[in-house]
Amino acid sequence: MNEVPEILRKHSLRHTQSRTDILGIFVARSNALSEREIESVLGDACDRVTIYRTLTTFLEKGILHKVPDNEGLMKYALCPSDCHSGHSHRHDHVHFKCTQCGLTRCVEDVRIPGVSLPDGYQLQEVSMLLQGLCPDCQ
Amino acid sequence: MNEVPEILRKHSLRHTQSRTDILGIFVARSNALSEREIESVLGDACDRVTIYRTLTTFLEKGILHKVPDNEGLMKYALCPSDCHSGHSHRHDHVHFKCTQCGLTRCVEDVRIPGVSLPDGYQLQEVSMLLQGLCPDCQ
DNA sequence: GTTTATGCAAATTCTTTGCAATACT
DNA sequence: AGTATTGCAAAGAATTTGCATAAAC
Repeated sequence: MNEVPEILRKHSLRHTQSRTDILGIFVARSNALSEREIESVLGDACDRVTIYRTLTTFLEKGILHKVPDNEGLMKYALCPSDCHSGHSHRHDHVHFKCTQCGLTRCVEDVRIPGVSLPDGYQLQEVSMLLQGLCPDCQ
Repeated sequence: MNEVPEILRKHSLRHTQSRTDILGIFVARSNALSEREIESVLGDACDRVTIYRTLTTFLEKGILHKVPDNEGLMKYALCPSDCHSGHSHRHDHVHFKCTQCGLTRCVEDVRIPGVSLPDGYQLQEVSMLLQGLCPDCQ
């Protein structure tokens, strides 16, 4: 059961080699990835520019979402709810970055708790990055 | 009551022009800043490289802390608790980025709520970025 | 007078853009 | 065939490093 072609079809995206490869990486692994990490997996199979453009396309289609990072790097991860169903985005899960192995993963079981802001603030989006040791590195 | 010299002295840092200027900006404003924003304030008064090195120094000394940003940019903000007292860091306040004016500010009144992670995770650090409209842009 | 910080040049890394060639439907 | 995607080259940001000069203590 390979979900990759299905995801591409659902979003009316042409089924190209690069998209298949890149999306395949995200499906296979369950953690957030930077362009650089994708590049190091694909090697010469795909140009760096294509990776950037593909990431942007997937972001626009709602296949991926941005994941905050405490370094200057931009990371991306699959939108779990969106990939399994068609309805609107929910990115209200926390992200955990392991300080040992460096991997950032979506912890989908843990919802971001609500916060109440002072008067005058109008909230649109929330993201939460936790850091520490992951189960594999303990 | 200018706190800048006092902060520098407390951290055994030489009292140079660049450090005074840069720290002055952070004290004057209460929002998070990127190197670029500091550069645009200081103009030619200070070299770009010096700004980067100064930011790094302030980070190491605990005068500044990193603020997550949903763009690829790295931002920095004063550590409020640390600057007013000597004890250990507490960055458990949320950061709010206005999608209109682009400013990121520390909302010190709002503490990051606790989260309970699944077994196997060991938490070391937490950060939370909220986005929406700030009081000034409503 | 030592030690530390700065400025300049230059190198690295990250990301985007233009355009011709190629692959998809 | 017609349109969207890719690759290459090149440009543009962001950030770091080396080394001689200058400033701080």
